[in-house]
Amino acid sequence: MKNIEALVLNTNIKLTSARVAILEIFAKSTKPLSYEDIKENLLMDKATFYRNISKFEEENIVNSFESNDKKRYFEIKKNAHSHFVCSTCSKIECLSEKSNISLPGYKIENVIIKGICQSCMKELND
Amino acid sequence: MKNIEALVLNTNIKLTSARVAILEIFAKSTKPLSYEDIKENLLMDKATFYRNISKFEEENIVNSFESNDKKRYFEIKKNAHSHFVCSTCSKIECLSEKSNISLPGYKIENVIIKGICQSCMKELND
DNA sequence: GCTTTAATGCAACTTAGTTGCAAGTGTTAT
DNA sequence: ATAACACTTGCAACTAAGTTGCATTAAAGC
Repeated sequence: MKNIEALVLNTNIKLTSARVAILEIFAKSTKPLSYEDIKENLLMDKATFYRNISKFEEENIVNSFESNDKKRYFEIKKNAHSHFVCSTCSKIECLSEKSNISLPGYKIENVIIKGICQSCMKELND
Repeated sequence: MKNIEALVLNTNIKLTSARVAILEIFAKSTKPLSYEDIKENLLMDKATFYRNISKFEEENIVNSFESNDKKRYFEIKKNAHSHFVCSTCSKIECLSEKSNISLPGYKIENVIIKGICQSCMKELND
């Protein structure tokens, strides 16, 4: 998997088969995923998953944040984008729109917008 | 406490003494607080705290979000503002700057910016 | 091949938050 | 008053995502 190898270039990460399996799943996905989301597709123990995903975060190739459902969601860092988290249905959406927020002296890693998504808003108006 | 009573106007919330105690603490604070932050100042059981703070959220007088330390932080909704959460030290800061993000059809309740705060950035550059 | 270092699986653990239940408080109608 | 009803509280037991200790296994370097 050429693109997987590219991800770990210039990092201290050895490509074990467990790590390749994790990275392939996240490389394919268009949205952040939790351990729960993918555990059926993983042969490894959850400790292995969490230890490796933490390593990916340390090495700055993976991003994570908590959703509304108390679970941690992960994604491979590529083009920076914001996330919308629905406080009603806990669904996560990636937003293409960029925010104008700038904070001198800070490093901004992720922008998470919490609120009520379109489909939950519709249901509220019934 | 006149201002506490004002908070629960037009809600279904009865002002028990536990609820007044919680709301007074949050009304005084200038930043979001977790249960851990204030438990020494609370005479009630944690179940009572969490049940009441959930009620406040349902009735839309309190806002909450997860920080980096796995704890839930609460604040009284007043002037809408964004939050910065440091992924290194887990500190939370309220931001006065407004974001320009607009999402038609969505309801935006809170904007959380994750990243590295000023003082952690300084330490990194040593 | 041997040594060293890191990765893995398993089970036990941690901990913020939740739930069931019995007892307490309060409010309204009669 | 008091009976009836609804809501609130404290306590203890529970839940579940994520973590840790440890013995085993795999991999890289020489």
